[in-house]
Amino acid sequence: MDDQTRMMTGLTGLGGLPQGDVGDPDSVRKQQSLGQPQQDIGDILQQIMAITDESLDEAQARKHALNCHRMKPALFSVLCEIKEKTVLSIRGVQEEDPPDPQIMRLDNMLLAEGVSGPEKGGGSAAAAAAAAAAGGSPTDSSIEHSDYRAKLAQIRQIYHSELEKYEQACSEFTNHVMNLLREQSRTRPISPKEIERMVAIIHRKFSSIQMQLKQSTCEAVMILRSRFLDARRKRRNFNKQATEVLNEYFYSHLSNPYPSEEAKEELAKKCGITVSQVSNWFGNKRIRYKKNIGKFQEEANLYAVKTAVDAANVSAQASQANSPATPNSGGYPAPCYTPDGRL
DNA sequence: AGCTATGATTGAAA
DNA sequence: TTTCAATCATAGCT
Repeated sequence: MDDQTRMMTGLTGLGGLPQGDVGDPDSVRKQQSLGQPQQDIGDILQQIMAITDESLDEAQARKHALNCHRMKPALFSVLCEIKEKTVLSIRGVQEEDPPDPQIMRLDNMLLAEGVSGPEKGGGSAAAAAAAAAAGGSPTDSSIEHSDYRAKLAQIRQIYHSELEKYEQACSEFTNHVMNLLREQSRTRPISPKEIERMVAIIHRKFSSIQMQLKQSTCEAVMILRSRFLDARRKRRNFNKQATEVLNEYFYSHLSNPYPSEEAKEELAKKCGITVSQVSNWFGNKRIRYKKNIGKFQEEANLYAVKTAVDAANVSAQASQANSPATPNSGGYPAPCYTPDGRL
């Protein structure tokens, strides 16, 4: 800088124009007519270089004077061009970064969990689905359901308010920087492209903050979800009446203990449990029965007698001869039992 | 505390 | 998708 200054001073042989002259068209015209464009540019450059050595007031005045100089636009655009070709071409490499896959993942998850996206719909749908999968007695699941939904709504609210804050801060900061750069672009070579680039840099910085927000929101949802899933583990045994209904169906359909979808729905309704719980129960029952028929024989006999008695009652009431209640043909082996219900 | 019963989950198979 | 088989984790009993 010192060398440059000295060099330019040497070239022009001038220490700078009097302030009043710089912006004065007349003096410029005078100089122009003298045929000293080289010296003119040298002057300006020299003044720019020397500006930092001046007092604040002087520098301000000089700045203003230079801004009004007729050579300014031309010089400015040349400097912009030079800058564009040197500094910016290096940075140009990381231009146009593709949407962060991490952010996309987080976005998708937040959307799926109903944190982002449509206001109530997604959230309650997700919670409902989770609750449906959870099962449990209707009261339990609805309690957990509303609990889950409330917590999720809380997370959603925090997330949105934080996101709003973030967006506000981002746009405020961007505006601030843009204004600053625009302001500065009057005195130093800043091209609109460079401003754009700066905005992109700011947005990238802010997007990392956004990612943190999204990440911690995801974590919160995951924790909530795992707690919710843990709660599902805290099972309750089905009540006696429900177990009875299920066992009755099972043992009276021992030859083919695979209730149809409709039958499952009906059983679910009767027992006050979900269809998937009915499916679970039958899945467990089939496998456990098959594994140890002996253990279940007593139970089987009990229900066989029970259904036989029921059937008898029904047929007596209808005064009609109905088909036997236990169609044990194929499927799972039926227990052997005597009419008195013993082996 | 230890044991069994039982509802739920998971991964493979059909 | 449904079912099977193994397994988990808790309930509930002794």
